[in-house]
Amino acid sequence: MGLQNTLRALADPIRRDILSLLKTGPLSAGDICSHFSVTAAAISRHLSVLKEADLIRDHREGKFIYYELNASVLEEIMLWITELKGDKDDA
Amino acid sequence: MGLQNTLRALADPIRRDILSLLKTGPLSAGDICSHFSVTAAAISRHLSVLKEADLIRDHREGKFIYYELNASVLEEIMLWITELKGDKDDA
DNA sequence: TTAACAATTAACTTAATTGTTAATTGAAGT
DNA sequence: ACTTCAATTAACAATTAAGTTAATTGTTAA
Repeated sequence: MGLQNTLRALADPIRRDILSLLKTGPLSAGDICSHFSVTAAAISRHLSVLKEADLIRDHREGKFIYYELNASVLEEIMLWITELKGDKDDA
Repeated sequence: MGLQNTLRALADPIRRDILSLLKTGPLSAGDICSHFSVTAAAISRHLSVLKEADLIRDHREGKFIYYELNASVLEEIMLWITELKGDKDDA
């Protein structure tokens, strides 16, 4: 958990694109897949990395599993960056 | 260049620690090394990754090479995050 | 229960990253 | 020129990550 997982998850262009897709609302895994040219299995693993970082949440509806963005954890990155840019007085 | 390099560079705890060390001002490679328990060669490569991402700048002074933080590129991440959290209307 | 479909997990391959030690570059002093 | 010290680069071993295909899990409907 934490910053490490979040940054690791964001350090991949496909995963960032997935997050952008989810900006407008939840999508099923299949819907997400259809936007990329890799296999469903590959996307599924990307989704699990994002989920591990708590950047997305999932819930099943019948046959489908829907994913939705959880942008709140990005706050931690904002804080880290702000701190790095900000007060030059504590190490 | 760009967001990809920046996020990749940040996705390593040692590299983030290096940036934090540089918050208070420039340090030589040796100074930086002394804070970690890996070899100088390993740190040198971390530094080159950070430099490639333009997160740090270097300049030589005699035998020493000093590194300093360039936090300005972090702005791009802030923007990306803000956009992701913000306007829910464009994909 | 069987068939069909959505999605994940498993097994495996390949490429990228991280670390080590050894060799190299660059600058300063003798 | 030679030595010494700071730092990087090269070459290699080990780990991690990302992709593929094939098998498995979970759900719905006949």
